[in-house]
Amino acid sequence: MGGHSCCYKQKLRKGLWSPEEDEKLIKHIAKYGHGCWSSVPKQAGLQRCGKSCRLRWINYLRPDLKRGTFSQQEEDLIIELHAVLGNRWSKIAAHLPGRTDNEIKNLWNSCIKKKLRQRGIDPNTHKPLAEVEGGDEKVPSNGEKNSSSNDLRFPASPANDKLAAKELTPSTSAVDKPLDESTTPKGSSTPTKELLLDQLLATHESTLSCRSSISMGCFPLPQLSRAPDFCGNPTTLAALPISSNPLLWLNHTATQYDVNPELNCNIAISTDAPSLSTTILSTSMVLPPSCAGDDATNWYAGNCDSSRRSMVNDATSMALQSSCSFDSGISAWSDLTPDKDVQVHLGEDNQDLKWSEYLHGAFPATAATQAQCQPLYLDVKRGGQFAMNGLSTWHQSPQLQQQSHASDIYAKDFHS
DNA sequence: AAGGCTTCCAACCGCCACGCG
DNA sequence: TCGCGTGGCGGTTGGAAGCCT
Repeated sequence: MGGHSCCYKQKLRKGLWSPEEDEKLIKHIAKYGHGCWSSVPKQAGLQRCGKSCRLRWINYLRPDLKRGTFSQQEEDLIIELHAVLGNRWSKIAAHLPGRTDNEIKNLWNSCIKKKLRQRGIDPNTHKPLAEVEGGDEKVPSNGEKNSSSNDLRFPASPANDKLAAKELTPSTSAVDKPLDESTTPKGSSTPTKELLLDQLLATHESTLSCRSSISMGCFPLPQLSRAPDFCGNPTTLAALPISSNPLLWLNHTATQYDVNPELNCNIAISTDAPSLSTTILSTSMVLPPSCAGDDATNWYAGNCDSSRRSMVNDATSMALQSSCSFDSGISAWSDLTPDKDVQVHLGEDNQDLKWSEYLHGAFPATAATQAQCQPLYLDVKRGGQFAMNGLSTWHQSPQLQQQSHASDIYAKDFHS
């Protein structure tokens, strides 16, 4: 793709991905991780270039994607981040857990821009349209990229162009780092990007989080699943690696919750987990009946919120699953919507649950549990500001708020 | 009902940065 | 230092779906 040698070597498929292709890619990554993307299509048996596979995974198949419509808080945050960062969508996306740069970019171009104009705000400069059109404000001729990069709060300068051109890695991004002195003259009252971002992120932190983003090793779900004695002993999942999927935060400075004393089962919910938009905060747990005392049971948590377009998911769920298999083989995340009835077998009991009952979040366990896996890398967001004082925080949807005690829910689901 | 128009978004393109030999 | 391979990013596009007349 795009001048990459791999694209010229053979006739490669283009265009939309078929479910079969998705399945192949998911299977492959579940088993081996992606490793070198250029080798993925060959190993996975796909007539695609590595770049296309990577894009498909990142933008669509990755299990930690939130999907669904953007909440108002998210939109507000995007607007504010755009005012500071400009069209650096990946940087903006780093502050919106579960959202991709492509998604945000599309939202901006199709929706937010329009809304801002309707409100009389120039989407490029974030200034009133009248002021911009008045001629005082020059709209840069070299396109939106520069116009937004050199946001009004950061006077256009070669240094800023340089900053825009060479953005920093997440850990040392402009978000986390003061601007170069040349961009913020001494004695100037112009706030730094860091300060602006801190302010706006602090504003949003009750509803959205991920103040910084770090890239760290994550593991294929099969490895996630290797939580020893999860059900059999009063241990926690502290050994599990953290995932960017908020529904996978079962470790990391974790707080333990005795979910079901009868099962002697503690669940550790990360207190480092970023807060979530309320659209995805309602969480329930489903544990298969065969969990108790089953040493061989492999556990993993997953999320699949693959709802498309108008579907707003108020009930993204955490599913802690034992080894299971799917009647229909591996389903693409996009197929695993709550209303689809994929049959799920739970271990040897062969108890069937409809997918909608099983809730979002199954990673294909047949492939997953067989795997000897290499780490795969996901962009893992760590929200240091997240404060979760109890499981009730996880139940912000109106429906689940009615269920007064989280433990009741868990207990119920455990027993079920 | 049908054709044209609009909207939305998944995927592609082109470019750049980086690592490695 | 250079060339190559690769990953990542932002801009753009094609087509499916929805809307309008």
